[in-house]
Amino acid sequence: MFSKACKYGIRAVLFLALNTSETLKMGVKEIAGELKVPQHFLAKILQQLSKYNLISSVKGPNGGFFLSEENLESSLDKVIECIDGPEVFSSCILGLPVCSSENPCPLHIQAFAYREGLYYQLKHQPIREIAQKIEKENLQL
Amino acid sequence: MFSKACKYGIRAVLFLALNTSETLKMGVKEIAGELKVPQHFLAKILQQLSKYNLISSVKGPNGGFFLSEENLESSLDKVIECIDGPEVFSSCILGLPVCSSENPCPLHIQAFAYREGLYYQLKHQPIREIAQKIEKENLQL
DNA sequence: AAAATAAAAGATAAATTTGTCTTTTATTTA
DNA sequence: TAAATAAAAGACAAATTTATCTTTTATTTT
Repeated sequence: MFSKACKYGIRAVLFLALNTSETLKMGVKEIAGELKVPQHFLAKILQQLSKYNLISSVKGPNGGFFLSEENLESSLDKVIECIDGPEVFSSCILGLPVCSSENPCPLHIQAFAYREGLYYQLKHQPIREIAQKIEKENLQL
Repeated sequence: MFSKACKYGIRAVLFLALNTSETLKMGVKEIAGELKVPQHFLAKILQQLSKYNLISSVKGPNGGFFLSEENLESSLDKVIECIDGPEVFSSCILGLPVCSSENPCPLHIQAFAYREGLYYQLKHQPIREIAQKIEKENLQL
């Protein structure tokens, strides 16, 4: 479903939601260490997310990455589309160039329901809420 | 979700279901031509499916690939797992090494619900039925 | 202003997936 | 039995994704 880059990105965003703030930033090195993902690869991903204002960063001493209040109100679908492109939730599951409810592939109905459901939840749940759930239910990252 | 190899494989199997039989086989060249997928790449995939008896083949003149009655009773989940491996429907959507209902990742519930739905349909619907639906509703491959 | 810090950016390499081409093996037809 | 046919198998190449390393730029602290 998602590329590795995207998986790392999602986890990093949630990690930042849990562990950082405007006043408490964190460097890639530490984030990568905690999540056990390749540091420089993660750096690229965070740069991309930062460029599109889905996460925040400041350079220099005491700098690092963090989620602003605004970032926390955003949702994971943005993060995912920022990394894997806008088609992840809409492209044909069989790779057909045209596939829609008017001209569906044999798996369209099934795939649509599956993906749309996931998409809806990712789209309508702010990152802040997911973070709260992670804390409350002690979920792993 | 699925690799290209897997997408080609699914489409080829459905194509064979619609266009071949014990007595009317078809070569890779023609199949690849009809589906507009790379011929030799498809050949590898068909070999793999044939090896695991999900499709049938005979060598030599008038030979080719086809679906036996038995093959038609099988389901697409087998085809998918034969190509993309047994984890496609069960591995963690965030790539975590352990992720289960006991120790879920933050997206586990959502991903599980919808993936399981797709899996159930693919598992319990014989290829023959999908082929009938394709004919009846004139779906594209 | 200088030093230190950390992101940003760029170049390169490894690994995997996708795609192509050639040779071998099995089977059928003539 | 020989020729033709088509899958099976193997080697190789291109493209993409993943991963690493180095240099540059911006910012902060001293």
